[in-house]
Amino acid sequence: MTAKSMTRAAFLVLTALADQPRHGYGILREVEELSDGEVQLRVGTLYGVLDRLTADGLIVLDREEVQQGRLRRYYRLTDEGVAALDAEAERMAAGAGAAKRRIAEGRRAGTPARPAADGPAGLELPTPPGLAGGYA
Amino acid sequence: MTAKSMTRAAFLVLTALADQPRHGYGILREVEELSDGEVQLRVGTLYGVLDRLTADGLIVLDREEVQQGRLRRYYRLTDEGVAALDAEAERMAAGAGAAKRRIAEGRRAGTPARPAADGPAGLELPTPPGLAGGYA
DNA sequence: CCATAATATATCGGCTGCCGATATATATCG
DNA sequence: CGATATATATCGGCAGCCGATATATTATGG
Repeated sequence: MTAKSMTRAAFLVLTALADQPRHGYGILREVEELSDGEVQLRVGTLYGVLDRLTADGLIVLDREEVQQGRLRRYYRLTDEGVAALDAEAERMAAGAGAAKRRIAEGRRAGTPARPAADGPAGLELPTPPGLAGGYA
Repeated sequence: MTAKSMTRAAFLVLTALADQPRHGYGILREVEELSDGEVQLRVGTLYGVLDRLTADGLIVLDREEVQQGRLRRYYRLTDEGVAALDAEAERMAAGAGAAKRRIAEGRRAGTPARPAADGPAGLELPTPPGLAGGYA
């Protein structure tokens, strides 16, 4: 049941839609604003993602409006979409935490990134079983 | 300056190497163990990633050993690799946090995810059936 | 008044990157 | 003796991201 991880672009779109329905161009702006300009979703990426997410039932077309002569096509998350986004966020947080923990472990065991060229080069003892760090 | 986000596979490899040098097959096992079997890095993915990370200077060949007739090629993170992993972990945590926050926001503003239709602002075309929901 | 930018949609070709399949070799276990 | 685990590596197919491009309307600035 553990759905496989979604793409980054899909994650960004779902995040942008998490608080309220938005139209394509609005999603683009929202993603950029949300990350303070650091992350940006490209126009060429957007529509393919929108189609895939719709096909997967994670988003649906909410409504269409004509604002000042321009068509706006609003999408919103389905319950499944919310669940998928939530699960992905969980996975990402777990992954980020695991990475941070292990970086700290590595620092403890030889700061200069050099595992201390001690013993005679050649055959080394098998690595001791590390204490589980756990992703989750 | 803001290095662009790395791929998921690259992130997994760097994480596996964060605490100590490991060889290819060991990375594979470590990734799986680390995520409790949920995430797994495929063999066909590994070597390409290893090459790319080496080319990018994020990892280096640490040493080679022959254990029981089998070659083991150990890789380790460079300082740059540690920094890149750390930055990526930060980005992921931020993204995960943003998603979580927004999901909560969406819940606050009308659980059924159905925004109310307004009158004057725009000409609406289709409005798919759904449960009525209060949203301003 | 016209050029440019912003808003808003969408498509397409190229390139990158992930994965399944496959190949090779040794050691161990039943 | 065959299956499994360890350990390396390559290749072709396919999915997905991105730059470029197209189209149309409105707002802004020179």
